[in-house]
Amino acid sequence: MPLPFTALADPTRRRILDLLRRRPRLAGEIGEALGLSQPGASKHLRVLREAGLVRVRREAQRRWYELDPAPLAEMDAWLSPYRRMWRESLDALERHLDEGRDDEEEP
Amino acid sequence: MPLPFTALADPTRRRILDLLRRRPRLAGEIGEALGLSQPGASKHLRVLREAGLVRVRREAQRRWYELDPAPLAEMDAWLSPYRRMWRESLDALERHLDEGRDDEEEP
DNA sequence: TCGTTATATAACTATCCGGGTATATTGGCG
DNA sequence: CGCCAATATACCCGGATAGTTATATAACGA
Repeated sequence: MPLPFTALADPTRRRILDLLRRRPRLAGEIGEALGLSQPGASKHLRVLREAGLVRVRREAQRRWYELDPAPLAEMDAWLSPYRRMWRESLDALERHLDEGRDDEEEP
Repeated sequence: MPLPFTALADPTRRRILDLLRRRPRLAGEIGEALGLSQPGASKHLRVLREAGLVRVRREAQRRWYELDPAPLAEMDAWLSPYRRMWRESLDALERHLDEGRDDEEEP
């Protein structure tokens, strides 16, 4: 039962989650979107499943994979004490650049 | 040049960062605190260094390691679109629990 | 200079991991 | 029942990786 940190160490699995963020998808659809072999996709999905990051819904032979973001809260909790720190650095940098700009986020 | 995700996949390296969050530490001090062999600690510190997560300050034979939280912002940025999602789930759960506790009007 | 301290690197090993091919499983359809 | 579609699993391989022991580097102190 790997923790989210280890499951998300692989960039392909992060891309899978990014795909599922929009809507549930079929296993084959995911593999195709990322240019994976069929067993390759299946194995990555298994890791995400065992990490609790995705749920599966069966429909005949098909498998609908959908995101479960709950385990990401663990990463976020680990990260939270640091967040204050880099914000401080960034604020200092911004002050130093004496140029007021708003940051960009949320694609 | 491993990204923070891969550097932090290892729990020992997360513990190292947690140690450095309080204050800079000597390499030997870190290894001792975590029960690592001396080369073991040194190699983990190298990975964190190459990921940009720690900086080193030389003082004679000693090496003071200090945290640089900047690369964690990358993880945080990846995480941010998901944060909204699990918050929604938790909020929904809370609402459900509140309704169940207070009165019974909506199943 | 010599020895000691603190840390890094080298070399070796066992293990894990991601990717690929081949095969098994399951369900729908004729 | 036989065939196809969708997915999972088994097995193999090459490369990364964590851990250990041995050695190198660098700086201090006597």
